[in-house]
Amino acid sequence: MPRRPERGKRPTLADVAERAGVSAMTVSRVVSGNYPVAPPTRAKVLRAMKDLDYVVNAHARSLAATTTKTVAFVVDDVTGPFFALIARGVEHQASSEGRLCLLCTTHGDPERELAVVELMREQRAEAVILVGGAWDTATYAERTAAFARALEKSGSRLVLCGRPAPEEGLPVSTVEYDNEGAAYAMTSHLLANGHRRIAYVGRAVGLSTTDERVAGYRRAHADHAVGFDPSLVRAGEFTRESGTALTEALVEERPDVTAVFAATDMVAAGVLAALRRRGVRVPEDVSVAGFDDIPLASDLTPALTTVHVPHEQLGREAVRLALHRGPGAEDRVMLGTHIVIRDSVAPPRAAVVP
Amino acid sequence: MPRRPERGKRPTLADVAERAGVSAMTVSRVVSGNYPVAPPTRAKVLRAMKDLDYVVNAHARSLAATTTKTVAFVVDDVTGPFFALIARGVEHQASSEGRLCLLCTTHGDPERELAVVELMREQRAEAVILVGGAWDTATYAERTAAFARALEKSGSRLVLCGRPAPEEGLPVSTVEYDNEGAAYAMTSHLLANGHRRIAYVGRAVGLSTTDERVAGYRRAHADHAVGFDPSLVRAGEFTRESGTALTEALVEERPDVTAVFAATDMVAAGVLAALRRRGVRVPEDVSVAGFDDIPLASDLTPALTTVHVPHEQLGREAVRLALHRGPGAEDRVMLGTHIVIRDSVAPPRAAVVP
DNA sequence: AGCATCACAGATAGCGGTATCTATAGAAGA
DNA sequence: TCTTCTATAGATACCGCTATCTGTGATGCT
Repeated sequence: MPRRPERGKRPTLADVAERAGVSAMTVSRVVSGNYPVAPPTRAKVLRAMKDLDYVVNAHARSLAATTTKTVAFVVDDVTGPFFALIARGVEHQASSEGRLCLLCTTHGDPERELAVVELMREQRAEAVILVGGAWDTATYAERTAAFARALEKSGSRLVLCGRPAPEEGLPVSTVEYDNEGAAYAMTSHLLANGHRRIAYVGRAVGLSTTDERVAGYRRAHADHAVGFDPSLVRAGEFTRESGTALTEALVEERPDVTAVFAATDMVAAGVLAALRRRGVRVPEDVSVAGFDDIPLASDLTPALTTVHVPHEQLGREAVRLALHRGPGAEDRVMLGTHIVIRDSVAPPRAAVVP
Repeated sequence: MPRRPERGKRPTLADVAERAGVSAMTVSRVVSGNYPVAPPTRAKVLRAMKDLDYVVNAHARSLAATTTKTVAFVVDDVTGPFFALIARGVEHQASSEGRLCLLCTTHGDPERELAVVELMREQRAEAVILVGGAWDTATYAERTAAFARALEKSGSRLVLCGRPAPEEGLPVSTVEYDNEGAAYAMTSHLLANGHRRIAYVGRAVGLSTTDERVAGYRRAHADHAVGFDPSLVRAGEFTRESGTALTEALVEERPDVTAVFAATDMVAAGVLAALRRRGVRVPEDVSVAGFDDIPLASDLTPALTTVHVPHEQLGREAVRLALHRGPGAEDRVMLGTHIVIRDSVAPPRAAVVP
């Protein structure tokens, strides 16, 4: 009695082989197409495959061939436009390189990140892309380094996207953009407009990205010979709500502030909402600048002056770096940013523009 | 000479077993924890695992155990807030059920969707979740049906999220929300405000979701004894740009329109931008309503009156339905929507509110 | 003491592919 | 004509894990 795939079971190479009257090996060759098979034989096999609706078993294949054609990427939250844009870049590049995407979220929880990277190791992903800022703690840096080494040992590759490598000589690829420079440029823009009391709002303490941004903010102040006032740096989250709350407090405590540099566009949206609620006009009374240039930025009222970050390219580069490695291949890319001037920044009312 | 994992190769069960001085089977039992192992033995094994930094091979496991612990979801574009929110729901539920997420995008291309579903079949995903509206063509319906049957045959499950099942008796689960009812409610709201010439903007021709929405729009007109004017339904894409372009044309051709019902909030953002550019005030001159209630909606100026769609729940239900199937388990869920009234709708200037 | 019962650990056989070697025709060359 | 290729297909041995069966001391019971 001919062996036929029972219901609920998928046909295997052997099933196809039997139906086509050839060996399993021949079918395998037709499927992967990396070995000459005589046209008539190939036709028979293709026919049998179609008849049985055969699909290869990716797990069996990666077990035998030790290559998974899979890249994993780990983000805080898919919902954030920042991550979504990078995700799009990753997905694009991955699929154009014939890879599948594994998606995991950490909700900003370092513990979950640990679990998730472990999961990716189980999956033998070719690359694991960690997106977003890193926590500036020694243990976190140590753990990232451990990830990198563990993945390397497994023949996989860690890619840090939008965060710096924790130490030199680690087997990681990094794709970054110039946070410090961007923050410097935007702060300079505000200073050049005559602002002297500029609040930086939405700083998540101890996150690499913001630390760099604050550094740029400070350097700009120094270069313009404006004293740095620590009380103008307001810690919070990267959310709209945080922007609102921080702004409420800021307006209350520091009515002398004439400009707000929000850590992200999302925070800026919250800032604008809070100011509007309080009857503060933007940019007449207070200027507001953002960071990211997410699609929403130009839809805010007033349209947001912000820093453009090439998110999608960030994602694409991450995959490219991970997949094309070899002698002479780069393993570190720094992408440029630039400020986008819209309508939310203007000189302060009583400004003495230099 | 003791067999040790060579560099570049990951340790296997056998390596751990050898180091712990037990059999591979015992190690397997410790790892999966579904069989009693004497505490001292377990300790030895755990020690060896830690020493070697052992990680199971998910592919080998799913090959042997014939269960992949993976759900796949297929969206048009991760960047769209609509999809991102659903994705979040999917990811949440999946990870809380111990499943991994495979992400694929189709860019609205039915051909790519075909390829992608094939890929998911190769991966033996436990469930494949198709997100977003379906094309209303016979061949598309036929193909969806084919997907459903093929996946069912492989012991997997197709879940349609936000689109109806193409035919009865198909092995699919569906999670929908009431497009027709929501559009009816919103149109009624506009009509009740006194609007009589309401444009529906951003209709992608032949997409199930919009067809349903247009149906609700028409039913509301009928119930309010207002004639349906086909020239007020403007076809386009679900993008901000499309909203802008369609509005430009609309204002030009139909200056008598007093309200615009945008197909999505994203389109509404474009509509608002176009109206603002033309100096048309919202809601004083023209009212605008959206659909989706994405986070951006409340940040628009004026804050957008829109239909709230429970995206995240949609995603969660999709996973739940796919994973918990059995006698008596539901395989179809319809989630409710409701309109969210903000500031973008008001009676028309010369309105005679009934 | 004598035997059934446990609780645990090992042996074995695949899961569904691919790498690699071997076998067998027919074509080509001497 | 006989050997040597070359093109094609088959056989075999894993990849790393789990299901399932078998073995064996220690325990409980009469």
